[in-house]
Amino acid sequence: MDLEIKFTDLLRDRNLKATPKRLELLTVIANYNSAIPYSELQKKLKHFDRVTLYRTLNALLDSGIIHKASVSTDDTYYAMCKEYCTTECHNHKHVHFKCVECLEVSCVDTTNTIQIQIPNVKIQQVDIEVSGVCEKCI
Amino acid sequence: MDLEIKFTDLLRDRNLKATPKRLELLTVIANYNSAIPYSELQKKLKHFDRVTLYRTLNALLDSGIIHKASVSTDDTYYAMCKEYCTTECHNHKHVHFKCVECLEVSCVDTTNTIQIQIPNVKIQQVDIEVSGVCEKCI
DNA sequence: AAATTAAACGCAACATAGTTGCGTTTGTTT
DNA sequence: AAACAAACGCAACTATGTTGCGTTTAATTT
Repeated sequence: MDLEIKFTDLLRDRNLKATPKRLELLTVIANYNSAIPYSELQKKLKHFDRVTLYRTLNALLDSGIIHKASVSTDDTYYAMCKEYCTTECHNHKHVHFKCVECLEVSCVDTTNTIQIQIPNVKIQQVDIEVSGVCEKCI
Repeated sequence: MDLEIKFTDLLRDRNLKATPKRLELLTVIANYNSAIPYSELQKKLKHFDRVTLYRTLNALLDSGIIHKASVSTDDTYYAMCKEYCTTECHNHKHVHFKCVECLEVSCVDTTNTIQIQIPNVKIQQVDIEVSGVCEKCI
């Protein structure tokens, strides 16, 4: 299926206008093989106004089309959400992994659900950020 | 045991001078009942130069006296390390929990070790950030 | 106890990140 | 084709974090 048409539908579903900039941003994120760092988005989208890039990212974040993978503090990483994410509920059954060698960040689906319990606390969300050395860099 | 003396020893152990500012910063962090947000440090230490606050925090982070608890993206939180942390090895067997109601961030020791495995990957560090509602706010 | 020295500090300046207001442009609807 | 709300670009602003450098101070040595 044509990505442009798919993204157009995706945006309109969430009551967002399917503008050329949004389609371009989504294409860049989707075509990147892992979670894309903000600095990379800046490089690839130099013709975007700074403010436009921020506002576009925030619009996509708010509507559950993309999500942040904030592994470590240096850069912010963005990746596409799965199909079942909505504005209200992000449902990511995965952890974020960052390779300390190539600095690549990827979303790893977890097969067996990770169970975390804290006494007397109602847990709503669990973010797991893993770092180490990836297959290619070992 | 007197905190001042304890902190003086702690700093000298790590080859850091036990200056009044460092002792004051450590006292503020240690006396806070949970992980203290950066904005709170600024408020309590208005007489610190901005640069001094950053450099002092970084010195303490580098030497493993305090650690960051970067739950969510709004503020950065700092907390004392356990005794067994060194410059080389931070050994935190705990998760960071943030209450979405009172915004308090605390370090929760985990009794049973959390096992995470990713195929073909050498895992070095796992950071777990949990958010939800704490005992007081339920 | 005074001198020495390397670290710590304060200030100025800079770089980047992120936000807000407002006038203009554009996607979508009628 | 017209109308309208959303999206965009620009300017300006705030917050965050860093670097260089001259001055001060903690720790060491004499």
